[in-house]
Amino acid sequence: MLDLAFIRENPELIKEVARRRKTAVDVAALLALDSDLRSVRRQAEEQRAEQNRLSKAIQQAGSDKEARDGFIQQGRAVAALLKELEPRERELEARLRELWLLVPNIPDASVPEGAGEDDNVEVKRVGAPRTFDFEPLDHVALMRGLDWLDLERAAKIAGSRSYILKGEAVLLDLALMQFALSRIVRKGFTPLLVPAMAKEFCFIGNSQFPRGREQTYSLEADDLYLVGTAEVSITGMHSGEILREEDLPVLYVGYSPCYRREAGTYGKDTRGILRVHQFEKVEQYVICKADHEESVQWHESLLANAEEIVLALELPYRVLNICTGDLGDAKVKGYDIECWIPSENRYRETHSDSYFHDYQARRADIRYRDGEGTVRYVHTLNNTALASTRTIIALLENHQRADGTVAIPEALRPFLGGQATLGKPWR
RNA sequence: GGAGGGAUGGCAGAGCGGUCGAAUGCGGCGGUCUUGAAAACCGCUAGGCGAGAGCCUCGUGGGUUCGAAUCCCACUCCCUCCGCCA
Repeated sequence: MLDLAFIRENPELIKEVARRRKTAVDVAALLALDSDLRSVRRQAEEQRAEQNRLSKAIQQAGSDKEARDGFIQQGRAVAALLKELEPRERELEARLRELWLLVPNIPDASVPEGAGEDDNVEVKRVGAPRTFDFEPLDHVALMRGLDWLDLERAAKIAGSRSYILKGEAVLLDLALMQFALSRIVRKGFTPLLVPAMAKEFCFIGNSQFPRGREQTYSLEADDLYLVGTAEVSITGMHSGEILREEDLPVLYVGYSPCYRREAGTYGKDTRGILRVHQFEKVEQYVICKADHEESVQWHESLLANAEEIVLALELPYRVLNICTGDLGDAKVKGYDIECWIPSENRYRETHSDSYFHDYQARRADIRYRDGEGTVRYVHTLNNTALASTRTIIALLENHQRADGTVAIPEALRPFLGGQATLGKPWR
């Protein structure tokens, strides 16, 4: 969230930003609540001050019963007033917070203007899509031929957008996780295996809630939700803490299963495992000082880390600078990496690299004490290192051979017992 | 699932109706002494709102009371024991 004082002083800027980001927020109502709250709070504070004065007077009255009883009578009156003011104060606070959580972050000047995903700007394109001297298959046909995928029985178990990986596909999946994890760990990131279930505050802190609530699975009996990314759990980790400046930056690489309801995507990407309810992901996460330049540097280096992974997997890709209309509310700026998917003859998103300045830190209350002893909100960033299903699609489709087997890029082989090929010829 | 115990500042830990935003120790910062360092000694050291006076915060939310860290209720989390279990 943004600093309330900043919103108060820049209401027109907030409205403008909301418009550019195609997001609805009632700034006027928010400011009205803010002013009501301040007024009620002032009244309540006056009464509390009076209550404190009377409380001291009662003590000092000692055995002077008459004076004492007089103060107690006054105290009762003050308490009655507060009994009216305080619930109003709490209610206004809650309503204000509700609107406040909907105020989006301010995009960086380098974020392109645009209405939606078609306006994202391609920053670079790396590697040429392969030309096949045979008829390439899509990942579903390929995996079926190899007996690596069972969508029908998965649907029987868990409904649509489920899948069963089978045989060497499972080994490939796990190898990819290990591969990504080990490469990021090598860069000094601390690996984490975090809970895939988290409490509500983690989702609010991360900005998944309140918008996007319907994209999250909830476990109502236990007041928990399934995370759509390890990012949610990692944001929760340091919530409410004041970190030491010398411990920054904190570099994490988290591994977790990811759960997504994909509500409202009926009919979209229905074939295969591109858009599924569950996958695994290795996620990069950075907590750094409240410094724009440093955030930008980390944003670029998280992108570079992800690119190295994609390059090592020998996948053609491009990088997009996400436009205002397509950028998540919490982000200052975001890059997506899209890998080439031969069967679709286009690039599809596999990575998402974001920085937030202190937007998440304010929501999750993550701070640090700087050199002067001042307590500040940290900056947070994250980027995918590798997401299982989409990377499997890209890998299989791009590296398939005419006989239906798949060539394994050299960098991945150590994680597959040195094998250069996966699958038995079947075409 | 059953039975107990607990949650206080960066950490440890006292306080159990008013003089408590809170003893003490450790840690941190500054100083004295010293060629320098250590030791010793002295001082400072929670966060938030507010221009300020002031207000709020002792796990969270309610309640009792003129007044709650302290009493009552609910919830969350942690620990110990029993049961179950990968």
